[in-house]
Amino acid sequence: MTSQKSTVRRAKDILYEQVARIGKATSSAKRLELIELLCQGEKTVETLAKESAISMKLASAHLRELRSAHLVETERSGKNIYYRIANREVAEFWVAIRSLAEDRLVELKMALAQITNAPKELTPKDRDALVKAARQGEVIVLDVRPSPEFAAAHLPYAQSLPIDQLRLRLSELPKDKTIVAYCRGPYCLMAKDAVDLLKQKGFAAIHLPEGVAEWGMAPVR
Amino acid sequence: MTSQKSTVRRAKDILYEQVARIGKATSSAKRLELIELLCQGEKTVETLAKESAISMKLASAHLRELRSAHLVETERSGKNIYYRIANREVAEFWVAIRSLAEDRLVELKMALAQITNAPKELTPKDRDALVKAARQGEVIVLDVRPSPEFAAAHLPYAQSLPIDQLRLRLSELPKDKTIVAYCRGPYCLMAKDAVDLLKQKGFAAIHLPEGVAEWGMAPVR
DNA sequence: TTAACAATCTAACGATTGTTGGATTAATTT
DNA sequence: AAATTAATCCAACAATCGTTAGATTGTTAA
Repeated sequence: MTSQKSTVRRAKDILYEQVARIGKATSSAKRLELIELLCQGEKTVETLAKESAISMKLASAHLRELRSAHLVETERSGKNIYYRIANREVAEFWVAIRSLAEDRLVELKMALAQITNAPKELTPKDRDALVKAARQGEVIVLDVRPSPEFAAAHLPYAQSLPIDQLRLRLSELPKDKTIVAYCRGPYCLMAKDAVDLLKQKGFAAIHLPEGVAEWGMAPVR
Repeated sequence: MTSQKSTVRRAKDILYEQVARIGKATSSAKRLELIELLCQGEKTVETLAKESAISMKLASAHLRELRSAHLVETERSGKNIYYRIANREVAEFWVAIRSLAEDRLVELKMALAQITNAPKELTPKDRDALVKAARQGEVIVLDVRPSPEFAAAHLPYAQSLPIDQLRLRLSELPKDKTIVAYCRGPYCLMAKDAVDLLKQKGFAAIHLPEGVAEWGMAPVR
């Protein structure tokens, strides 16, 4: 079975392969952070390394990748080498990929709300997406209220882990998934405390300010 | 040395990591091709596999990745499962990443000209980019004219390999790099023939319709 | 000239991803 | 109920990528 590829097929392969170089360059969190930093203006490797909290060697390696995709350019000035984005289109692309991520990934939306320290309530569409993600096991939805309250009603696919048992049962939680904690609602601080503890212990945790009431799942008589 | 990460740092990591999911999803040539196919309308896995010339298993695996980044959605209809892009933003992103690739990567621009079968001359900016790529060894610029002509003048970083020796010396060329062949100019067919042979032998070759005259490097008395 | 500094290159490793074959699920047809 | 079809899941392997340590290249300052 000689796999004879047609000329057209071969040409197509080359084409998509080239576009994929841009995708590859933007497939690493650290490289994206470097791009964003460079969108603020040209910087040395040292500065970039410091601002993105990585070693200079690693920064250099990532910048090498970006340069091989022609997304950034360099210029030496004395002992330093200054990096800058190749042109305006690169900055526009950074905005585009970030926007798409915000549009498609609920987890990002929530993490964003978290970092701005003003966690917002989710739109109905966001809720759907969160439920979907929880069903597929992409995120862990954690109910940190006392067990009886969980038993009465809880968010879809949520698992119960009361705040006072959290410290003892940390090992039950995965470190590689985003944990979304919620409690009684935006005025209740249990979820916030839980998230603080989880973060301190190295988990990727975010705080959902809503509770069963806000989700229309409050138990009725 | 306990590497205590600050809360802000940790939150940032989550953010960029999420955006990188989109980058990862679009870092494979085959996944990009699948996205483009889906931009034309919903299709079954079988159709997608056929149209992108891969096995159904592989198509399924790639679609799984796309789905985990929420770029595509599925719906079962009888025996078939139909895939479609999640929303209009995904199609817009495909256009955006392709545009950026065309803007930044000369090789893509040239391959495109090649596939449309109307190889165009390069702008001065494109020439610069090609020279740069050749200098860095990213592409091989191949002069297929007779040796004496090469000796008289040739494009920057070009290597000589006369068309009548090409078949014998194929082993000197790398299979993992794009080979850009040129000859006397747009009316000369040596480079075209060379590219046809190279492609047939499994190389990634494209045809540059310009020669030393067009590049302003023609030898003078 | 030597020392110091900024950055890269090289080699190595472990982790992740791409790809394939074989078994499995789910819906349809016989 | 058995066979067929469409697609996925699982396990395995090879290929690629991320990361770090150690040596090296340019450039400036002493």
